[in-house]
Amino acid sequence: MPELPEVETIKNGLAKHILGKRVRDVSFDWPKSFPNDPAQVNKYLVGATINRVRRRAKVLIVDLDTNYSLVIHLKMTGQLVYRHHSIAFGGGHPTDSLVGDLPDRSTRVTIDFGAGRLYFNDQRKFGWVRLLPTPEVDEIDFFKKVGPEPLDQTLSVKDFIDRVRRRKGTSIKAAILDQSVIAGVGNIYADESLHYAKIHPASLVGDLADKQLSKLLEGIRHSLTVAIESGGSTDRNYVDAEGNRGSYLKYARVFRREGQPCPVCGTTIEKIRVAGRGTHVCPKCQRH
DNA sequence: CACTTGACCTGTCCGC
DNA sequence: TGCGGACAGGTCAAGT
Repeated sequence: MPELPEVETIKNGLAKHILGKRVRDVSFDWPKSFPNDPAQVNKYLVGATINRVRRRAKVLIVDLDTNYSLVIHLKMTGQLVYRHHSIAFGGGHPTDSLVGDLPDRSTRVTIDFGAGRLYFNDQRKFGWVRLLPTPEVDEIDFFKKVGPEPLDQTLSVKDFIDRVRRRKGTSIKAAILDQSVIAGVGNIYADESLHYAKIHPASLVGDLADKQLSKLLEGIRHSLTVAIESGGSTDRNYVDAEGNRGSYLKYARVFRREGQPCPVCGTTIEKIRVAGRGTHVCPKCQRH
């Protein structure tokens, strides 16, 4: 599920609801979703106050006043939904809502703030929450090798091109999905930005010109920016911290638009397989 | 090494 | 309807 724009949207919504609040209670029962020892959770999370909510790549970090942090990766189907206590039970949700009464069968962790609760839902159980000392957050394997933030203006075109070119022998789609090359791009925004740059996803990095890769960075930045402004993309089950869908797919160029006309040239968009992933492409704009 | 392919899970959709 | 298989927005470990 969530790529950079979705995690950014959740971060902003979460900050509104939980900053400054104190954790009253925590419940969790699937060890892979939250592997910490209950004693550690009781000591450093229960009773702690939320100091800050931040994002790095597709990962959320919630800093506590105990000098511990919650690190959260939503992977494919993770959701973080905050509910005020008054509407947590039978609060009346729109019938088309993706989230009904909580907790539900996919709830893996519940954090009770007294006035409301934060639910970590994860249908496929790939995601996880971990509690660790704040200074150790940057030391987890994922952060040690993750690449630069694409929306960081200090990332130069040259630096981006150099990083992509380390994956010379592979497809450009596999290269930008690699989190050590560039952070936060997943299947949706890879397809969107490759269409923007008129590059076929299966093109080998070694066959692309610098000018094309420069255009690709522009496409990544454009897609991610529009997506953040739209509250992210809801394809199957992504929702923001309030349980609402994102609307980016209304503006999508190719993602999930197989059989529909390309917005640039009108040619029918195709769905193919590249880098082991479903991939959407305009066969005319993005020649191989 | 660099790259590709399963595995981790549950749910849904599609064809027979 | 029922059943099998493919597929789903991410990342690792294991394989070539």
